[in-house]
Amino acid sequence: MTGATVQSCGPGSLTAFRRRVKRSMEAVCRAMFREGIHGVRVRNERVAVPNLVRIMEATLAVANEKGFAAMSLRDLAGRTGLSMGGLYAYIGSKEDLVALIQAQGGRQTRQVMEAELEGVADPRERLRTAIRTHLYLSEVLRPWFFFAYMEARQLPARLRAQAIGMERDTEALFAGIIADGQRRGVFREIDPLVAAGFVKAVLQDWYLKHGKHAERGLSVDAYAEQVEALAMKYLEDT
Amino acid sequence: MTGATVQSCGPGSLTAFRRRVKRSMEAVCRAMFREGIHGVRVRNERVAVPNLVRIMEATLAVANEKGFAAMSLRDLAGRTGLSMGGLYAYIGSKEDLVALIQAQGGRQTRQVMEAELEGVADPRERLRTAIRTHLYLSEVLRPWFFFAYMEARQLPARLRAQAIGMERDTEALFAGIIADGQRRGVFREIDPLVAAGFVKAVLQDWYLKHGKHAERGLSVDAYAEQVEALAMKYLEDT
DNA sequence: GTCTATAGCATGATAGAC
DNA sequence: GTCTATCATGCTATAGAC
Repeated sequence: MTGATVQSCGPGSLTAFRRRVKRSMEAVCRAMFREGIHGVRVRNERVAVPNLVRIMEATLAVANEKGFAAMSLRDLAGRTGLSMGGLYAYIGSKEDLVALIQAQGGRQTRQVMEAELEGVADPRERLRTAIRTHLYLSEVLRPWFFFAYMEARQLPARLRAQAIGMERDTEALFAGIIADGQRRGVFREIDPLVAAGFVKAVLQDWYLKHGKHAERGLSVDAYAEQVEALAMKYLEDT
Repeated sequence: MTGATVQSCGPGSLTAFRRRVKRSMEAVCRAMFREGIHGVRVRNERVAVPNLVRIMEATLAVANEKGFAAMSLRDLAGRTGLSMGGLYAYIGSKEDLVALIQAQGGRQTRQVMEAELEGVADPRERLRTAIRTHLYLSEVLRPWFFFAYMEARQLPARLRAQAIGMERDTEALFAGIIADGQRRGVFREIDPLVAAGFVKAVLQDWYLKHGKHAERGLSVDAYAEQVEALAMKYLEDT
């Protein structure tokens, strides 16, 4: 939080945003590898990190299409160019894969949301920034968001709880912005949690029903504007 | 469409609604059995229909919890009190189960929505009725709605297309109501499909995130009121 | 109409060569 | 660090007794 930083509002253009996110992805993967909490047995970082990235990307791709339970590790090995044995040098079990992926996306999401919101004080602007950033994030990391949403219920208790926690945090972020706006007399008095739930539901629709929106030729930016309009109409005191 | 019928607006109380739906469920199952399109090999209707209902309910219960792909037919046989062999007298394959369930819920949903909307002409009232009826339906048939949403992507092409078609029909229903309201000058001029998509997203949140709403002690009726308020705020010309 | 028993296969995971 | 070969298990589906 450097008070001197000049902050422009909102995440800027999607392409610039995408570049930033992609760069931060590798950094997060490298950090996770170095922490060693995920028990990767390959020691050489120059070999391990790119392979980890490919394994995670392939997992997301296959799981998005046919579901994580229906994805076989042979499938996965084939897609990554590894053999079954090779694959098992990176994970201890199929379940480990989920933990790895969940941690990676969770970290990145939190980092990006915090970074983009930092220094934005006005409630209306803050809400708009949160909406747009979340939409951009879920556009760039769509496979991850889709995975986190769709597979959560089938996970072992610990990981499911973690997934639910991340969702609740996002909802709490929006509820906080709304409550703050109410205190300042900018938004009308309605239950902030219900309002945040509505916002989150339409945000999730963007990545859960990607096919539909693509078919209709709706861009993220166009959708973002519509969601912002909805939120303002609903929240503003008229 | 009997013009003489006296129509009260909205689906009435949830408990009465629940009774009506449960009664119509057996009727739909019996009809499907008699049509014989699903290849059930048991001929005695008094035996077959109750068993079919139990098989479908058990499938929905297990699939909601751990996912359809992870549900084994041994699981299912155990829950229904049938053996593996007995189960296979009712279905030809695991996939058949999905077709059966999808058809049953789809028919019932269509029937109920049409029945409740019949005779309601005012766009505002029509929208409110559609919202409330859909929420009531997804509350009473929650396992089916959850299943239809969550398992769609993993299904074989034909069934997936059918699931997507049903979703699109629901969205088109709402879009039609909204467009009608616009023609009559009741609603403001925005893309009816986008607006319908928003409404559908918050309606789906009710059954997709049931745990969250239950935790907060939010009732269907309370949620319905909030959604109606959101829709009106967003659509009304002010 | 329902059961038990089993065929046939794909899966997650590991051992050991290189 | 990665591969091939293999194990044990659990699955869908069917055959045939009752």
